[in-house]
Amino acid sequence: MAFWLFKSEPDVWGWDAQVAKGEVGEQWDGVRNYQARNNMRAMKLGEKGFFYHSRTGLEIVGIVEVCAEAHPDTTTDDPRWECVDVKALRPFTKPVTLETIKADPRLKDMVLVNNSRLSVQPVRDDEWRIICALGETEA
DNA sequence: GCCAACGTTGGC
DNA sequence: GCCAACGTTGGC
Repeated sequence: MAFWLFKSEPDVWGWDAQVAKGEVGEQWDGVRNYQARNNMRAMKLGEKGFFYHSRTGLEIVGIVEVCAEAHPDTTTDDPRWECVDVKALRPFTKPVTLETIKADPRLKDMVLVNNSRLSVQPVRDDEWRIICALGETEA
């Protein structure tokens, strides 16, 4: 059971938009980066990921669950690009800011800190537990 | 809004 | 196959 992190600019696609899609969820489209795509290809049904607001917000606001494994991205005809579907699972009681993550030595290896440009990234089990605790939600 | 870091493209 | 040019991302 792997854990992930999805980044989105809230002005384009934010947590509220994700929640509005309910149980059906929505495809995580628009990814045009091989590393990010490969991460999505590796995702299994039911795996969980953090939902992070980039650019404005700079914080993890909730948890999403993969509700469909990788399939072609319908927003392009280019067969290279695939994406998964995710649905909102629960919000954090307290959003966890990038500042908090950077300040925590236990989280210094996070991709979020070291490769800020990767929009879909893996999260280690220990990182997952620490951030869930900081966000005051169950892991 | 700026710009550094990074990924991709395309000419050679 | 190299690498300069270009475009995009995202923190600040």
